Amino acid sequence: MTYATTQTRKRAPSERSLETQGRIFDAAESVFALQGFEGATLREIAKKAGTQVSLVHHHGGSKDALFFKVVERRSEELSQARLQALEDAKNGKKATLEGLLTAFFNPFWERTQSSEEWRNYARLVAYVSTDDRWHEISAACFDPTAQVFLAEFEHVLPKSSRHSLATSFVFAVSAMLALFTSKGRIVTLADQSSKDQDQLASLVTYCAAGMRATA
Amino acid sequence: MTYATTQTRKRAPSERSLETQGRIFDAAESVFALQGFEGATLREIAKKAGTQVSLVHHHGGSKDALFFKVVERRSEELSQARLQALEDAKNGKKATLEGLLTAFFNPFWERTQSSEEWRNYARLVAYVSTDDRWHEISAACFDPTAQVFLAEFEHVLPKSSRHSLATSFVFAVSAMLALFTSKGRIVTLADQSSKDQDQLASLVTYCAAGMRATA
DNA sequence: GTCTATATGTAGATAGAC
DNA sequence: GTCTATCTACATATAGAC
Repeated sequence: MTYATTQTRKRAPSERSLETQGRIFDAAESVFALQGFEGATLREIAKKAGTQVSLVHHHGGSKDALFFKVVERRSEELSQARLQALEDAKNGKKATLEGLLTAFFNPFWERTQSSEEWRNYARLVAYVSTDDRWHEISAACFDPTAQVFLAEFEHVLPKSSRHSLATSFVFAVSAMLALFTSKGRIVTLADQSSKDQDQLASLVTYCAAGMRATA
Repeated sequence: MTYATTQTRKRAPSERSLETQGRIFDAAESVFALQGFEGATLREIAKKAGTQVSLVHHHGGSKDALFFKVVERRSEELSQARLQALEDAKNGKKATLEGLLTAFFNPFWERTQSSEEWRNYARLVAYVSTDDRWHEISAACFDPTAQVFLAEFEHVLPKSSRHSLATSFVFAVSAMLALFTSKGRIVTLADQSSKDQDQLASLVTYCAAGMRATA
């Protein structure tokens, strides 16, 4: 599978075109997140966007290419926000483990708290991350930033091997994604409706303790 | 969606029939695990099992029913093994947190280490667990045992609220499933091929520390 | 129980008018 | 860029011979 997304453009797209493209991408994001790749249909995406199937093809290309573009679309903003949060956390002095984890989690977390679209995107990222078929995509969109944070973890926990840090980091990412995908499961198991305040703080505490213990 | 799996049987199935059914279920398990529900086709399942599409229908019913049966098939063995391991861990005296986590993780882990089929099943469980669409299935197959373990965690960490324990437990399950689905990602991030010995021990240490820290 | 043949629906993709 | 109409392929599911 190849995911070519660039093409020579004859001219700048019109405003209406960009607006349509945005609606199509938002609709695709939502449908892919809820139904998976094969479960999604271009017809459903077109209907949700209020356009036609042929327009989905026009703006997104093949179904494969559309999927890649949708995953890629918000990943750049997310990566930059994470790297900026990392800089803020260090700010001259040495960052703490909790500070590093917060810098990694919070940019994603705060966006999902205030935006339905980012919640859809989070579900999509969880879907991509747990399936080897999309390894190529997640490697392209998320691994570079992950490598930067891994290097920081090495500074804070110098006794850890890189392999054990990578393992801990994967545990941390999977726990974060579980917050997006398993909110219902937590409530069911807890057998009560409870305020989910400070979930991010719990996640940071949990992962920091786990990383120190396995160091 | 309804998942009726029982029907009045006229007579005991022949040995050949059971053998065919086993091949079909194994094939379905593998294809569902690797392609997801919609990505799987009955044709591919039939081909892998060396039979015909109509036989897949005959033994599995509709695609929905087949999926449910495949998830359900090994869940009973897994639940019983977990509950037995729990009894062994307690064995009169009070179990430790690490002992409880090991009792929960190890029956699944040891099966995946020695069986390709259980590795497929583990991927399938990860797929079901991270998708709200299959909440009904995972609730039926896995929540009862999870509740038993949650009650044990309450004894060991009496200061924790049930909600924070449920959250910690979901983190733990997601980390366990990440071991099944993200082995490649760990290796990529670690940038080296490393022996993955004691991964189970690392998981237990990580989760126990996380649970104590958030208690 | 097992197989061949087929019914019926819908998927992704494109051609061509405007 | 947008829309209608349509091509082609393959999906699930079943009917019926053996």
